[in-house]
Amino acid sequence: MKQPLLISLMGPTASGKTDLAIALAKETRGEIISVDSALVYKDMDIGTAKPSLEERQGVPHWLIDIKTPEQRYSVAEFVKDAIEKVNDILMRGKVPILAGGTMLYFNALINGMSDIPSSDESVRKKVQTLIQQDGLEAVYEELSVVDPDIVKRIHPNDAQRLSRAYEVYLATGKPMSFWQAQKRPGLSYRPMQFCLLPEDRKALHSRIAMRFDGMLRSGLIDEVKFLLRTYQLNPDLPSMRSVGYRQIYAYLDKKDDLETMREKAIAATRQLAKRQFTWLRSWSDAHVLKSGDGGNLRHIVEKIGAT
RNA sequence: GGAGGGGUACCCAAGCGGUCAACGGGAGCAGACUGUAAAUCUGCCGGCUCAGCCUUCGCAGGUUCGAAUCCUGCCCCCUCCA
Repeated sequence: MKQPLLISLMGPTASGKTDLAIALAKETRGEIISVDSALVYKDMDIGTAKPSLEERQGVPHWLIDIKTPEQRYSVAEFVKDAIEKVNDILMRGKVPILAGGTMLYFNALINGMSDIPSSDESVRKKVQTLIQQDGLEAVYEELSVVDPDIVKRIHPNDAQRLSRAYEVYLATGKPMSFWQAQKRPGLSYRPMQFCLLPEDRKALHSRIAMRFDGMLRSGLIDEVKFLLRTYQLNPDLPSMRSVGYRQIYAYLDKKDDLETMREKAIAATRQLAKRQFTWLRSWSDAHVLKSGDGGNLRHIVEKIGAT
């Protein structure tokens, strides 16, 4: 079977992925599949730097606005949705362009992941209660007995991973390490991969700050107020934990003043970008593009033309 | 002009004669990462020819075996009185 053209474009936040992806889609009659854990939320537009309807004009975008901020989304759901979308686009003779910055999603989609039962609200609650009553150490102890292998790979302070591992055990009766041992493949075709890497960290940082100030001017605070009165939200929801929203939530909750909120939000964005860099640096099979380079579109087109 | 309070590493901030290159937090840097991932967690974080050495706690002197910590003078900052 011939390997169909499939492109992926990854990069840290504020690197210019969105624009490049759209330009590329226009060039190749492509359709964009968003690989972004925050763009999935409806009504979260300004803070996620979601491309506007005008920008998306003429270029189909997928996996955007598919959840309400009250809902949760997961890597596994993403993988399933994305594969479906890729096949659908290919079937129609178009070029799927996977674009975004959620590296875990890319990783699971391209390299596959284990078929682990999904998390269950009631079990999670049970574990949370245990942690509150007996402390995280209790979970750690329990896990050391039932799943010594996973404990070796999770730091005792990592509440999130510890509780997930324990949840899986409680829900299935089998240890997390058992499930992780079997891996299920992801996408059946390898995409041609590109990664936008800003070389100048300082410049990226100032771009991040300017972008956030722009978001504030565009009414980000009002957007959050709207979300709060429209949905049943709390700070622990994934949507409200995302960069910018979390800080504004605290600000509206009178936990921080305006300037503190601004600084925290910008810092959180820088830190997000840093974590994305860490993924990207160890990502061996992508063509690296310098962000801010006007010739990127041409580079990509040449590269894909060559195959 | 008078009375208090304060100046500590990039920022905030503890220390108040030795155990202090200096608690803690933030920022920054590096890393991890399998259904929360824009999340969660870890390490480093004055300099160096790095198990040792050098330069730091507003500035300049002094006391002391020894000071960020005590004394003197000076310079800034804040509050109150005038």
